Amino acid sequence: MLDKVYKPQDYEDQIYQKWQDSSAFVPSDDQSKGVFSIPMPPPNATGVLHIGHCLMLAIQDSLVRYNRMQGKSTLWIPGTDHAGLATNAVIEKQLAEQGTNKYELGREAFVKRTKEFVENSRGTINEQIKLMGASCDWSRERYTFDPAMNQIVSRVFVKMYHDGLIYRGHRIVNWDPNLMTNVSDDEVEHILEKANLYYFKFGPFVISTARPETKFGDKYIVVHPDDPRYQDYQHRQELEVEWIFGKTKITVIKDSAIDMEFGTGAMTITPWHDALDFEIAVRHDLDKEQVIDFDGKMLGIAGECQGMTILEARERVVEILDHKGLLVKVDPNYQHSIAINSRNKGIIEPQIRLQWFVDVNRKAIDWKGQKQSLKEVMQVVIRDHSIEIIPEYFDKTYFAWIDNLKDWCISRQIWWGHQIPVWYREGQIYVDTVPPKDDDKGQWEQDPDTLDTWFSSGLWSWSTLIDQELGADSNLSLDQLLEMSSDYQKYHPVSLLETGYDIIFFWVARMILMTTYSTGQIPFKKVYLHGLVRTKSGKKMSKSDPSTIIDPLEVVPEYGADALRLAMLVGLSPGSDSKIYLEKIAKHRNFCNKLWNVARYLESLPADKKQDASIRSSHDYYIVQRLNQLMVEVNAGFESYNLSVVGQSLESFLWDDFADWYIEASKVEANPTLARAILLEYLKLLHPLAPFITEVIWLELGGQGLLISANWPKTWPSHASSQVVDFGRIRALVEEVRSINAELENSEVYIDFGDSDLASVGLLVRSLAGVSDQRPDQPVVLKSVTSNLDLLLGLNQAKYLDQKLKAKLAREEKAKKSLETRLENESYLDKAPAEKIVETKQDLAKTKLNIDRLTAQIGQLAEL
RNA sequence: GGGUGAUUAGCUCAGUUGGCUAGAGCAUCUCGUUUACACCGAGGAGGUCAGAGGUUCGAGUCCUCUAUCACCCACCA
Repeated sequence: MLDKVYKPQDYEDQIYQKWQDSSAFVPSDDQSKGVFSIPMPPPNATGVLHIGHCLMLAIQDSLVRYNRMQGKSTLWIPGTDHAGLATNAVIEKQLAEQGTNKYELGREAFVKRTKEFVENSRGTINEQIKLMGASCDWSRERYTFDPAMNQIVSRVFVKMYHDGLIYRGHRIVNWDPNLMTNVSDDEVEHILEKANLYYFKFGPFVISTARPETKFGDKYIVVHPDDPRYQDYQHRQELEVEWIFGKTKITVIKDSAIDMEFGTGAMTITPWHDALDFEIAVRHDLDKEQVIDFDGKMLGIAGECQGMTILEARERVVEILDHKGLLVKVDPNYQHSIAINSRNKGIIEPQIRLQWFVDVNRKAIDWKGQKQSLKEVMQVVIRDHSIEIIPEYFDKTYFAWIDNLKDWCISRQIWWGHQIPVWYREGQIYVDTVPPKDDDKGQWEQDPDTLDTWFSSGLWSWSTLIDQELGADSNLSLDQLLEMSSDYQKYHPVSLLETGYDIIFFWVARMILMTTYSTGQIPFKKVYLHGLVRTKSGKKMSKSDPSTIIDPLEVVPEYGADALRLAMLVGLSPGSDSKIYLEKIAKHRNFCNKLWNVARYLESLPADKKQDASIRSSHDYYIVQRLNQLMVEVNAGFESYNLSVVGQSLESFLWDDFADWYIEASKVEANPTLARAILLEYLKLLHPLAPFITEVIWLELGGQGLLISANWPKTWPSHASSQVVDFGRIRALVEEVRSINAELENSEVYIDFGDSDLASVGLLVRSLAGVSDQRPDQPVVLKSVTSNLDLLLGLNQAKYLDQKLKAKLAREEKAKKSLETRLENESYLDKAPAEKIVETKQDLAKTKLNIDRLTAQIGQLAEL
């Protein structure tokens, strides 16, 4: 016997265990009904479950369960990411707290320590993923730092290198002096800040800058070639000017990258520390000098400022120049965008460094018989709909990003990651998945840099499908690996990638890039993008404001994973942000409890003597029809990835149709066998969204096997019978009478069925409507608006109405007028489809009938 | 500076290919605890669908512009 209130924490763990024990998460070998495969976006190995994960898990698990119940061979691979930058930062912070640093520790010890740290906390997130009910195949769990993954990453690097797609060069990069590494353009955020804009005299010019501290080595003045103010100066003309440390020889450079409108239209450049300056310097083959060291301190070029921080040096330079009378003015209200590392919010200091890059423009990929660049392949697979993005409007964002895409800097100066498989010896370079064999004397030195996390993540759709033992074998080529891995053969390209729109560039685009290149296949057929989860007021949940955070680890035990899942899914639309808050979760918890009690009630019913699930009554027929309709809606919702519609339809069926009407009607005329059968069928439909409670009830009511492995239901045969009264009529009459009763004090409407066919369901109507079976002595007679029969009220209750009926009448009159206008319109009769016109006429007739009855009612009452 | 999305009841949202007399839940108001459920049931009130034009027999839905909000992208010193 079930408890009165559903207590999720009593069931969820054991249900999850049952699923796992039954191997339900492992894909079936039978592929006759198709294949569905999806990789889980790997959370950080050291992470903790947050609400964003829950959204992702709710969506993916629902789709996975739906497809599995369809009979498809369904594979959902879980995994975790080594999260290079993030983990690296955690360990460095730990070291700092212990008064040491990674250099003292040494690379080997640092990596070992990090590995141990990750091992210790890796299990946590997996256990938390299980709390949400994720039905992923744990036997295939992957980690981006598995030995096989390491080998695969190296293989791809080597292949790209030999295809000329990876090169090494001095470029200006986004250097983070705090983490002592560079980061990619996509990892940089720009924030607006108010800063001083200084104007300095520079010989005959006036320059403006927000960064005086970079100006020590300035020896070029750049103006626009068309600028009339500077037409007297020639390109490459040399001058001598007074500057920070005395007389300096400078060269005039004319370049059209200069904005004549800005400031004085003249600027000095610092190619080592600014991307635009770097470009100009490259164009004109100018000298580039480093001013700021990689740790953010000033270098020797800064003279007396050497060793100062940027801010100290800035102040000092302004002082010096002011003292010399070269400071013209200061604009304190300058809006200036500064670059910060999106991960740790540290300020980015552009630097020139020797780095590894992926060339996105070199036509080196064979794609459908043509030599294409990575950029072109990335475009073509979306344009020819090989890959479909949901929602579609993200196509535009994607294309815009590719149009502006520059070579991808893939080397990082952190130690926790996939080390670049390149070795150097006396000017020689060796690129392979394994170290050089002739390194007996240890002369070869491996490149110290590691790869951008997204380089390995970009392989995720297929690297997860590679046989782990084969993958770790460095003797096999990439092609052999793919051929010999049966999961890859069966499940790639994966059916779907489900992830957040915030990583469309980082991950989705990089996966397309890396996978098309390395396998010759698209990585996935569809991409479903979800949005951010926000607070009720629409703000981002932030760690700095804990009150705004919904913590799944607190919510799940109290409200249940199902309630949280439903709350996340209902109201969700692809590509849009969604809001989550406790009231919403509680609403769906209430729904779960409703379902629970429906089940409890059906369980308590005495067994049906007839023991068959045949359709007998009006409500039987009605509920079967509604169930069939529900199946159509649910299927359509799943197929169009509209899980919100699925959830809404399912909840309203159970609450409105099944509980409020069908079960209430069954209290008059029961059909327990049918009721149970309907509920079992319903549980299947709801299972993908709310797996736990449906499984619990399924087992309690004696469903066959485990619900997770049940077959998806098909519509029932339901023959319309002329014998039964249409339940819609019953419902309308009941609602009318209830409404009258509610309006009157102590009202008890008596229904005179006369010779109406509704007499056959009189008991049902009276019971549902809660009316009297006592005919009043001196009744006031009201014609029912919804049926052709009399409603009798006691005389003392006849003060009823009139407002009520008159309001109703007004509404009907309005409708009548609108319908009539439409039918009088010749253009309408001319152009509207015939069935629409018939419909309008029927509506008008019905409206007129209602008006007649209402008028009669009002008349009858007026007489009293 | 360029781009994308949003704007429907106090709140959160539905509203398919134009057919609407615009729906649901929460909150609110009235009534109700006879053994599935108060995490409940019944009934009611609440909206000129952001604004202005246009297309159409007909616009919440399609088009144009405007306003507000959100987000993304960009090398203005």
